[in-house]
This record gives sequence, C-alpha cells and structure tokens, in this order.
Amino acid sequence: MNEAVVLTPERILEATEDVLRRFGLSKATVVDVARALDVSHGSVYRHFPSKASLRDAVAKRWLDRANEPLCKIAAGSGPAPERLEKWLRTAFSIKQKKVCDDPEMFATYLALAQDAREVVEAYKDKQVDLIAKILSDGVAQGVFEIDNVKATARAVFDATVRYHHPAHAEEWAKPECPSRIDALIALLLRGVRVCKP
Amino acid sequence: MNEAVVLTPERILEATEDVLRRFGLSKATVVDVARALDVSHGSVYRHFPSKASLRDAVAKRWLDRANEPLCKIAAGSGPAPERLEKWLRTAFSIKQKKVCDDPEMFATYLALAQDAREVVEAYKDKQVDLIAKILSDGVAQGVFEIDNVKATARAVFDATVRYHHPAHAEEWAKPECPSRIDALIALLLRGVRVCKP
DNA sequence: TCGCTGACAGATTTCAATATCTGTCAGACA
DNA sequence: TGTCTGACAGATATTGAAATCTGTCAGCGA
Repeated sequence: MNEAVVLTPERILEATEDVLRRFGLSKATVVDVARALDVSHGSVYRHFPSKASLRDAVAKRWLDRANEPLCKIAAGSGPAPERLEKWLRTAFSIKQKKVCDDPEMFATYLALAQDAREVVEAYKDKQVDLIAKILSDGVAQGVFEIDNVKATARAVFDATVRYHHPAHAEEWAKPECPSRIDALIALLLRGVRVCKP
Repeated sequence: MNEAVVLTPERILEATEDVLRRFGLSKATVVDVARALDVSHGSVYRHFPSKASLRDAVAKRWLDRANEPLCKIAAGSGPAPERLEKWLRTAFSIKQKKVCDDPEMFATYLALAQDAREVVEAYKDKQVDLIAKILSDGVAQGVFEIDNVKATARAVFDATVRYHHPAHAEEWAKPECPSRIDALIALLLRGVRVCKP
C-alpha cells in the first residue's frame, strides 16, 4: 500500500540530482537530500554507505545517459571513417552542450572528473571500447590499417582529450575551436586509413 | 660605484624565483621579495607595475628556458619523422622532469597555465610554430604529405595536450603512460606520412 | 634631480570560535 | 522483524575580527 512513499535508491538519486542542480556540489548536503525526500538523513545512509557513494551513483547515471548516443553510433553499421568522425563530433557536442546549458551542473561534473574516481575511469574505458569497435569495423571493411586496435583506440581517445576532458572546457567556446577540431579529426582519420596513393 | 647593489629587473626576477621556490606561489608576497633584496617593497613596484606582471615575467623566464631544447630540435636537420618524434618526446620529458624534481615549483607553473594567461598563450604559439617547422621540413623532404601545415601543427599540439598540459600531470607517472605515448606518437606520425603501399 | 623609503587606504588572507555536516547506532514504531 | 528516527561524536565549513598584503605617493637623502 502507498507504494509511492517507499524510499528506494532510485528516488534518492532523483532527489540528489535535484538538490545538486539547485545548490551545486559544494553546497549540497545529505541533510538537504533527506529534507527533499521528507525523511531523516539517517535513512539515506541505509541505502548509500557514504556521501561519496551517493555522489558516484549520481555521476554514473549522468555518464551512462551521456554515453547512450555514442553506444548507438558505435553499434551502428556503415563506413567506419564516417562513423568514427560522427562518434567524435557527437562526443564533443554532448560535452559542449552540457557546459553551455547547465554550467552549475557542469561544475559538479568537473569536480567529479578531476577526482579521477573509479566511476569516471570505468566510463573512459567504455568510451575506448566503443572507439575500438569502430576501428575494428574499419579494419574489417578494409578502410583502416591498424597494428593494435586497442592501443590505437586509446591513442585516439588520448588525442582528443582537449575536447572531452572538462579541464579544457573553457577553450570550447572559442571561435577558432571548430576549425581546430576539424584539423584534429582529419589528422586522426589519416592516421588510421589504409595507404593507397 | 658599487654596481652590485643597483636594483635591476634581473635581480628582482632572480629573488622572486628564489622566494617562489622557498614559499610556493600562494605564500610568496612582494614584501618577501623586497626583504630578500633588502629593499622596501615600494622599490619593487618601481620596476614592475604589479605583482601579476612580476609573476608573468618569472613565468616567461621559465618557459623560455624550457623551450630552448625544443627550439634546437626544430632548427636541426635530419629526417623529419625522427625529428618530430624526438621533439614530442623531449617536450613530454621536460614537463615530466619538472613535476618530479620540483613539485612546489610545478604547482606554481600549473596555477599559471590554468589562468590561460597571455604569456602561456604566446609560449604555446611558439611551440606550434616549432612543430610547423618540422612538418614543413618533412614536406620538403617528401616524407610528409600535409594540406595545411599550420593547422596540422596545431592539431599535433592539440592531440598531445594530455602529455604537456599540467592539468593532466597526475597521469604522467602511471605505469601505462609510456606505451600510451608510443601509441599516440605512432598514430600522429602515420597521420602526416606520405602514402606508399 | 633621481631613486628609494615608509606610512597609508583598501583589498585580501588568516585564525579561532561557532555552526553545520557526516556517519553511527540504540531504540521507537508499525 | 525490519524500517526509520533522532541524538551524538568527530570532522568540516562558516564567519567575522584582526593581521597582512598590494599598490600609491609625498617626501627624504644622496
């Protein structure tokens, strides 16, 4: 009876996200989250062992959500070069959109990413796997020529940090940014292509 | 007479560097610098209009010093691919050495770089010019094939931020770092090479 | 005259007292 | 029995008063 009032991890995460959006990472407290749910803060600790774990769980939700369109592109079919370019441009614009739309939220995300926490590492690994998927598709299609797909995928990821790592977010709005992205993508695509003169 | 006691910008910079090394950026004050020189702090302001300008001047000295070996490599002769690789590896190891040898000093450098100040921008532009020099040598040698040398040089620089931007310094000590650098350099070299199957 | 000093106003930082928060747990309540 | 509460200890954050710093400038001494 009255299912709606049962305290679930899901409801807590929802409320936490609200509180973070409202107060920002530095001001949001577990007490605030509890207040938003109209329970004592002790109850929150029944579902999450610490504030850090709660924050990580919220981060995981965001990252998974952000990752979804990228998974689709990687899973899709079609010529690998176009797909790789699309994947990279999508990855960049997702981040860019975040920073523009919701700077308060982005500051939170930045704080997370700079902590180099486990959750973020796992997310990065997932991204590299997606790139690797596209690269190996390209090899199968005979358009890419790659010694070590995994290492190259990592290299592509590393080469593009500037446009997906939040530490560089302030550069993303600069007017010369798009053309620099174009040049970078062109260089990387040339780096994996097969050679036919 | 008594030339040794004349207060010159050079002597002030020397003393400032000492003070920074001793106290770190956050603790170093203009009063400290003046005390080290045994003059009043008002005298320092006779030579530098503000603390910021003094700090920038010190930064410029460091950066110019760090840049010197890279200028030599760029100015040298020999096969461009080897030279580019050497240039990149040298750039990385200079930074890496800095962070290991003198972490207090590096924190100062990081604070500077994160401010994205004019001095740092100028330094970056200089770096890109050096890369461009090597790339155009490569084109002349017939080993590189590049549409837009300047843009590609920028792309190479951007692609390697992870290993020269201080925001990523904590990654540099990780054990998987060298192999990731290898993969990245290989990818970039392939991206500029001429195609002969 | 010319470079330097040292006192000053306003901005910034420090520090310690106070308030708030995190995480635990014995017990209430259903 | 199992979920939730609320008081608590220790850790962390806030606050405001006092100390220090930045940048200026009138005047000193060479």
